[in-house]
Amino acid sequence: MTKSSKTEDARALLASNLQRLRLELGHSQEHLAELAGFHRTYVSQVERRVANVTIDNIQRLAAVLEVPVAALFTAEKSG
Amino acid sequence: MTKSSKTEDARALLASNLQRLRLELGHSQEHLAELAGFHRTYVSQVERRVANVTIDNIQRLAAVLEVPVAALFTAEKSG
DNA sequence: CTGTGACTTTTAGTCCGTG
DNA sequence: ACACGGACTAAAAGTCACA
Repeated sequence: MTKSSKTEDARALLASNLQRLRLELGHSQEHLAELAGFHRTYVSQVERRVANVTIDNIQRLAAVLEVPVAALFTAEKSG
Repeated sequence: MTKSSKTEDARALLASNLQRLRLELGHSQEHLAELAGFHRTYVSQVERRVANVTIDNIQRLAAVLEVPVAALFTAEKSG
């Protein structure tokens, strides 16, 4: 069986979507942090799956990335 | 302008989806809490939008509701 | 520009009880 | 079976110095 039969880890989903969208917008962690009102190192922690982020902060990230919250928990098509 | 032009509040989305899915499965707050390993009052707080839930707990809720995490942040079609 | 551990302040989440 | 409050404990938020 493949890994996909199990629910993807939510931290990993958030981390990869955050990083991907951030890079697509051309922002550094530092700049994104400033836009969202976070400290630079906190964004780093989220991308490295260290932080157990709260729903309010997830929403703030979604806002600066200009995507709905659900988009941060959607796995990218591998193709 | 309507409220829908802005990103839906993530707490509200989670709250309504949680309650709807819980009732569909025929669980009380108390029983769902037990299944997910939470305290009974905590599930109540989530459904009333009082709690600022963490991503790990969101994932646990999704697991017992047998839906992907993204489903908890998807608005129901008004139909 | 980013990773990381240590750190203080704030809050998440529990437990007890009431209506 | 659920809402709600107060007090409490575990953990997240938020920051810093350094690699």
